[in-house]
Amino acid sequence: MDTVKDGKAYHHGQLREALILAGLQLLNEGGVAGVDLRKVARMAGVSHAAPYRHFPDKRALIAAIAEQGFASLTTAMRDALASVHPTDGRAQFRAMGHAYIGFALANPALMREMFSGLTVDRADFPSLYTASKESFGLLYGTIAQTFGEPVELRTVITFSAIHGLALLLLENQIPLTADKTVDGMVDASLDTLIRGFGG
Amino acid sequence: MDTVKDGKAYHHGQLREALILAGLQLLNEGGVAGVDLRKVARMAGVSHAAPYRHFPDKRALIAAIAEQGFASLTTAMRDALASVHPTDGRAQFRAMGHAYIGFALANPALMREMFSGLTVDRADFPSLYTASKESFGLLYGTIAQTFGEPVELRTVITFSAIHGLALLLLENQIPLTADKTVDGMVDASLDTLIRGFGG
DNA sequence: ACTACAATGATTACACTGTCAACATTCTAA
DNA sequence: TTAGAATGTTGACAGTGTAATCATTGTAGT
Repeated sequence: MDTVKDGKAYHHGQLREALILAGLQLLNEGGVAGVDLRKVARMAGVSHAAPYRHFPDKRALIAAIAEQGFASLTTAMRDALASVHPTDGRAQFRAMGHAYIGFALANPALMREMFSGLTVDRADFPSLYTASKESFGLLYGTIAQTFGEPVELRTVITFSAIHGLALLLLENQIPLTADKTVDGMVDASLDTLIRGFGG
Repeated sequence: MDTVKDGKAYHHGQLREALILAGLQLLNEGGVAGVDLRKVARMAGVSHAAPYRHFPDKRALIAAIAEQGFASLTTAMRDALASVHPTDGRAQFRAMGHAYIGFALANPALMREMFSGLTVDRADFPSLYTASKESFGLLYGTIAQTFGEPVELRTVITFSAIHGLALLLLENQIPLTADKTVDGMVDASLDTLIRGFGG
């Protein structure tokens, strides 16, 4: 069950990171319900109250995990961008959509937490909101270069379409068949938007 | 704090409905975290173990509340449909989108629970999945009549776009300004889809 | 109308979890 | 070198979900 720190120094050294990692593992295994502060502490090799030196409460730990998730999502989208020709705007547009969906399907529980209301009051976790905006910025750049104004609006529309598809897939609300695959629906959705943007 | 049953008959009569109602109230007030089984029981004027005669566990009560939510959502969309001219397909299309977003903004916590993973294993709550499909069916009908094939795919695309916009709005992830209103974005999104569908 | 049984509700109890207060240890800056 | 800040531990408490057992009421079949 341990995750980090098998030595027994009184001070852990990087307990905060270890807690986030352990929490992420529990999240992946059993969803939010599986994230148990005391278990997280145990996995990090530390007493059950130690986490309170790094997070004011459980929600703050979840927020830190979610922030990590947004960073991973941004990385995934950046990698996708880098894998297509830098002047092919439509290819970049598609690559980001697929990367977003791919991330969601690969990290369902994490994805849920990232959009579980933690950013509603932005002052609660300022860095979380900042992290969440980075992936938005990536898409914004591609749309600006490929489709033009109104960039902001088109970015919101695209983000919504992909995000909604991702979440409905996570809900198992979209029946998949041989001719209705995830990739097919992503392509169809993005193509509809491209056409709708007049592109 | 009471919600129902001030008389003190041993048998409540419609405890199940009372519990759902009380749970919904707590959900609206304090989100999922505010839904406390014992408090729900107290609100219904019943002992803290009585709910277990109607729901195997807390999750099942939440599912029942969510099911009620899907019914309300369907009603809202049906009402919206009835409020526009029955032969104006695009108007129906728009009306349903606005109704969906309106419902989400009016019932944020409920909306979250409706899409909190309860339908992932459909066998867990069969009637919940059924209820969730009704609103989908409404949109399907409108799209079939207005835009034609591929109907199923276009319904998924539209549903995703609207659902994603709704959830991102609930997350406070979409900054609103004087010229970027909710209704404006809904219209822009739907117009993009209409154009993308070749309509 | 009577009676067994099903349905529903109450009491009691338990384990788990988040959180706080008080105390211990270690690190660091003056 | 040492005082105070950081960090970690121990112990305790209240709240919550849930199971076991018992109590009451409704109802179907005679």
